Amino acid sequence: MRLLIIEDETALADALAEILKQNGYLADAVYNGLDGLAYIRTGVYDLILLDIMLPGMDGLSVLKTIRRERIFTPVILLSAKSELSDIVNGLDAGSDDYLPKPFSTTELLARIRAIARRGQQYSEDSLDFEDLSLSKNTMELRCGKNSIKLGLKEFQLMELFLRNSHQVLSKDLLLSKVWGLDAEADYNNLEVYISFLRQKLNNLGTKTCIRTNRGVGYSLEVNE
Amino acid sequence: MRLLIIEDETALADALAEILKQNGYLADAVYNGLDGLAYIRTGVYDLILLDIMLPGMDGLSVLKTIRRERIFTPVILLSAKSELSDIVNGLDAGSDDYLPKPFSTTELLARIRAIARRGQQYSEDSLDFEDLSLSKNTMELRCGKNSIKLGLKEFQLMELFLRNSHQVLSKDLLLSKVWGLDAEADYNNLEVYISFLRQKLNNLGTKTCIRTNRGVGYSLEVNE
DNA sequence: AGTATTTTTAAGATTTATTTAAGGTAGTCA
DNA sequence: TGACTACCTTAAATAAATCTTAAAAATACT
Repeated sequence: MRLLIIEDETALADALAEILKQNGYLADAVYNGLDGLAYIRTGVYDLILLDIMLPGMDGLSVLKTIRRERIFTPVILLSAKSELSDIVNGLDAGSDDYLPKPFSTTELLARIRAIARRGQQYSEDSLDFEDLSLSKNTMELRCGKNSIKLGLKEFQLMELFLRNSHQVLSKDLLLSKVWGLDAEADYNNLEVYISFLRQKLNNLGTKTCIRTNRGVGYSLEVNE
Repeated sequence: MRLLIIEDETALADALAEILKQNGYLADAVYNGLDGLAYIRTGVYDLILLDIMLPGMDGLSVLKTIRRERIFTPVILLSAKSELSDIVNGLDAGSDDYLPKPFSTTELLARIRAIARRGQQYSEDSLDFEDLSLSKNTMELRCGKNSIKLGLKEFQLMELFLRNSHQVLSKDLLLSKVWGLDAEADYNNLEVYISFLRQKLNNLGTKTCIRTNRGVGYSLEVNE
C-alpha cells in the first residue's frame, strides 16, 4: 500500500510520512500541487492525502484535474477549519473523504484502513491456476472438493505463485515480498514455507506443483 | 428519489445536499427539528437523513412524532460518537438505519441505495440466518424457543454478521463499524465482545457459530 | 442517589504461526 | 569419485495472535 502526501507544511508532511511508514505503509511526501500532480500521474499510489491550501496549484484543482483525467485513485482531503466550505467542492470534485485539521493519527489511520478496504471490495475474491483456487477472503486453497486453510505467509507466497504462474520467482524476490525488504529472514525460512506449501498441495491432490529451479528460485507448474 | 436532510451544522447539511444532487437525487436541507417536521409532513420525501442533536426539537423527538403519526418514510439517523447510546432509542423509535459521524460519502450513498432497494415499506424487524433471528426493535436474538437480550455493541456486531454471513469480516472493519471510524478501541475490545457473543450463541443452542480466521477476522458459519 | 447494565481494561492461559537449528538429500563439477 | 553447495525436511523453541475471565469504570435506569 503506497500513499502520497501533498502538503505544503513540510514539517507536517514529513511527520505524516514517518507515522505512515511506522504503520506499515509506503509513503512519499511532496510540498506543492504541481509536484503532486506529477507524482499522482505515475499511477503507483493507492491513496492520496491532499491538503486544500497549497502554493501554486491548490488541492481542489489537483483533485479536479486528476478526476477529469479519469484517475480514480482514492483521495482524502485535509482541510483547516476555515476552509470547511471547500469541503462541499471537494466532495463534488470527487474526494472520497475529508479530514478536518487538526486530526489525530489514530483517526487518520482508521480512515486510511477504511478506504483501503473499500478498494478491495471491487477486486475478485479468488485467484486461479489450473485446478487450484485461492480465496483472498478466507485464505483457503481449494482443489476440486478439497480445501485447506493457509497461514498468512503461506497465503502470501501462494498468491505470488498464482499471479505469476510458469515464471521463476527468485528467492530474494519472494523473501522481500513476503518478509519485507529489510527483513532478517534467511533462505531457510522460505525453504521451510515452500516445504509446508508442497505438503498442502500434496494433500489437496492437485496436478500442479512448486518446481525448484536450482540457483534461481521457484515456479508454479503443472506436473510432469 | 427525494431526500430531506435535517442537520444543524449548515455547512455539513449543504455539503450533503450537494453530494446527493451530484449522485442523481433530489435533496433539500433544513437546519432544525421543527422545520424538519414540517417538511416531512408534506409527504414528498422518500428518505430522511436525521441528525440526533438539533436545536429546538431533537432528532429522536422528530422521529417519534412522525412514527406516531403513522408516517413511515425511511429514516437514517446521523449521530456523533457521544450520542451513540441514543441509537438504541432511535432503533426503538423506528429508524431504519444509523450512521455514526464521521462517515464517508461512499458509505452514506451505499446506505441510501440499500434503503431505496428495500422500497418504501417500513423496514423488516428481523434479520435471519439459519436458526437465528435478530429483532431490531427489541435487540433480542432468538433461536427456536430460546431468546436472549443483546447489548448495543453485541447487537451491532451480530447485525453485521447476519447481514454478511459466510464472509470473513476483518477486525478493522468490525471495529470501525461498531466503535466508529476514529475509535480508540483496540482488538481486545472486539475479542471480548466476540467472546460474549459466543457464550450467548452457545446458551441459545444454535447450530451456527462465529469462526475465527486467524490474522484476518471473523465469520458467521454453520457448525462443522 | 443507588442499582443494574454495559463497556473497558488488564492479565494469564491457550492456541497457532513463525523461526531456528540440525541432519539428510541431491545436483554439480573438478 | 568425493567434496562442495544448494536445497529439503522435521522437530523443537520462540513469538504472536487470540481467548477467557474478572474486576474496574462508565453509563443508563428507577
